[in-house]
Amino acid sequence: MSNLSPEFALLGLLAEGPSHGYDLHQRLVTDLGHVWHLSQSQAYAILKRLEMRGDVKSHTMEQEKLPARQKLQLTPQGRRRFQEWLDGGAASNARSIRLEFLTRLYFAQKYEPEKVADIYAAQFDQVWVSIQRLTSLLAHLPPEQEYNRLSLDLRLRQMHLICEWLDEIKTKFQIEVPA
Amino acid sequence: MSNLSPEFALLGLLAEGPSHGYDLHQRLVTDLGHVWHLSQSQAYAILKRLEMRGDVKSHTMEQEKLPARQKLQLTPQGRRRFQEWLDGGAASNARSIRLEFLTRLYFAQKYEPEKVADIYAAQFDQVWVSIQRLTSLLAHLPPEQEYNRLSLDLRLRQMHLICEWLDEIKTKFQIEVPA
DNA sequence: CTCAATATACTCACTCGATGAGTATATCAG
DNA sequence: CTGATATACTCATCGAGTGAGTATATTGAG
Repeated sequence: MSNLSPEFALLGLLAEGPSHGYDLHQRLVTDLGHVWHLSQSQAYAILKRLEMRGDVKSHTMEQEKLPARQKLQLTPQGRRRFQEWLDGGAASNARSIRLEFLTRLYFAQKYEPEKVADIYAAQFDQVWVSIQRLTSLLAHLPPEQEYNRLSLDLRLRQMHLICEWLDEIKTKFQIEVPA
Repeated sequence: MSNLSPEFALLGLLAEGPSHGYDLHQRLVTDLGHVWHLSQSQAYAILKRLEMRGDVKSHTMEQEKLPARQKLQLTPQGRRRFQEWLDGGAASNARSIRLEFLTRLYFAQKYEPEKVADIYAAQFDQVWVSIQRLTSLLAHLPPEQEYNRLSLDLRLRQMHLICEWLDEIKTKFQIEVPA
């Protein structure tokens, strides 16, 4: 379930309209290149998998001059998967929050700005759950486990840091959080 | 080069003396289970790869009752690789600092406590390099790249956080840092 | 004008990370 | 005596990620 590849980012770009591998990769790199690091070959690999799953279908387009393109478009199933991902569960560790939450925010802002507040709230809640989990783990950790303690301690601090970061995002995006 | 598997942790445990897969996995889980998350099958897979590389050699030991063990021991090459890793370059992103730096610290403390200060210093320097790199990237980022900015911004803050964390480690471990 | 760099467009082979289930026996506690 | 837990390892499969290769077109600098 946990998704640490830009699979849904690619689906999201396709949700804007049909396109092809080269272009999708380019757009992902320019818009979210410091979020996801995606090589061209990896982009093609993911798209191929999406096609095999039935989230995308392809159609060869010959061109006069340059090499043929595989025009890709979302299937209804693919669109549904993307929607479910966008509305669905928030990430729970530092890295995947950076990747997934920012990606959700990007697409929500683009396609359904009214959902931004919900996505934000879900992520904030999830961070609190993580903080509680880590705090409890730390509390029950035998004192001799020094390195495990240091690791958990850093993870907990990262979660607190993310709280601050989310708070500034709230301001920047003028998100109204419901009570 | 970048190592995000507990490959060297396993080599390190073997540096203490010959052992076998089941035991190595157990020890890694108890000592560093909140640093690395390693399934049993993944442990065996890594050990197999180390054997194929020639870092480890194995030797079947029949037992009276329980299933046979593959007794594993470091080859001179394996020992050299571990040493090079221990003395070598420090990690440069949040996750791999947590994983690799803590692992280096663990083994340095165990086998060569006099090296702890060097490892610490190398990591601290590397964090500063990362801070500079991220700061520069942020400074040159076109203003419209909102999501890339947020991502870099979080990464930069994480590096500052790691500085504080390292500072407390310095105190806890009573590390004397050379000028 | 020409030649090299860059852009368009995609493919392939390979290694490594990760999960989950399976196999088989031994011991121990209720 | 029976079922959970411990010992010890295997296998199949998937997905992440790299690096190189292929082939043509356009652009720009000397």
